Amino acid sequence: MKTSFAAQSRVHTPLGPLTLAATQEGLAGAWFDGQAHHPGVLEAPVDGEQRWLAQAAQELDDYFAGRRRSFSVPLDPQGTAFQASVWLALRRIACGQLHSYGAIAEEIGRPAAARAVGAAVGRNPISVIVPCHRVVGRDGSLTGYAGGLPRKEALLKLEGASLESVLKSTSAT
Amino acid sequence: MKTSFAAQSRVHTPLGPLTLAATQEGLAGAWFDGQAHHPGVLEAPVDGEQRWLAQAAQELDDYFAGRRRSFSVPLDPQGTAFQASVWLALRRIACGQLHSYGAIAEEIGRPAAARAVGAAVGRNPISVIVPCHRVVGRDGSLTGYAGGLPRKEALLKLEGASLESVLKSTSAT
DNA sequence: AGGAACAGGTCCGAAAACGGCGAGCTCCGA
DNA sequence: TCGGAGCTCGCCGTTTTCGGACCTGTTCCT
Repeated sequence: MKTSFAAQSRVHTPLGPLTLAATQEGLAGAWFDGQAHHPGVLEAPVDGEQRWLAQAAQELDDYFAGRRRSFSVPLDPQGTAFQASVWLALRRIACGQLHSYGAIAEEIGRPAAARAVGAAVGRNPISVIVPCHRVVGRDGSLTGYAGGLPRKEALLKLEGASLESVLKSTSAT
Repeated sequence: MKTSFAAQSRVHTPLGPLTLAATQEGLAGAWFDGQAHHPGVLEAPVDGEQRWLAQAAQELDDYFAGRRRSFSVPLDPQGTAFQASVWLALRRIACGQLHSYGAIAEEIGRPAAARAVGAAVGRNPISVIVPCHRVVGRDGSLTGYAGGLPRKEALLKLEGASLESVLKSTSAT
């Protein structure tokens, strides 16, 4: 079952172009070209003026320019109840912070579902804005990223999270 | 109840000899030797000069030589109302085209009777001329042919339908 | 008369495969 | 003896695959 969107647009970032999609309710998708789980060609009309698309484009611009560290555009990602709870947890991770998959699992009340969390994180439809890049393995390894590990690393570096905190949390245990 | 014919004859094709049978009204049968549902030995007198038999022989000759892509000899197949509607639907499939059993079922207004259509197609008494070989499974599989699958494949190849359109429909999904 | 067998196709539920994990273990080299 | 790099195995939601059940007209076999 394919969900349909109200509008779509394209924005350009230092990490490559993004395809944005929105419903009437809010931003619903942001995908890098050729990333994993890319929805493919969208039916929705191209309209960069659409309310949420315009706002998202602006905020992304500010984010990559270092003028913004959190997003306020309304989001409306499409997914199962479990995925929704995971994506919601992702949004609570502050810029520059890192969480592990297991930690997310605990937060949503499914302590043993770390692996399922990994799957859900991988399906995050709104790259960058829903910060799935801030989730790493408990031992600090980057493990994976739908847009490619180089982008994940670049995003974390941009946010100043750096691998230091990773090393910290690892050695701190 | 065996229907009796006015005349019968034999013709030779690249796919083997055919037994033809005709009533006063038109061509009534065309069977490959040993095919499924073959009527067996016919009582009708052998008469290759009979009007419809002669025309059919000529048209078959042209067809296998690549000079003809549709038949105009009058037909008079013997069967039930349901079978008649199926065979009529078959005649509407253009040379080189492929339909599925389910599609035929919808065309004759019995969407759920795909399987019954299969049975009726299998009983088609006029091979080649009533193009039962142009019907395949929805997934593109050849499924069956009273004259043997090799003949079905050969006929489709001759018509240029080729398995391309089949592969298309399969991979397109 | 009654029932099984067909040149198919759709639907639904069960079962298995598949991951952006993580804990526990072995094994090997300082 | 300690630390760390690998390996194995259990965890869990989602996706894919697979196997029946049902539908339908006709013929053939009891």
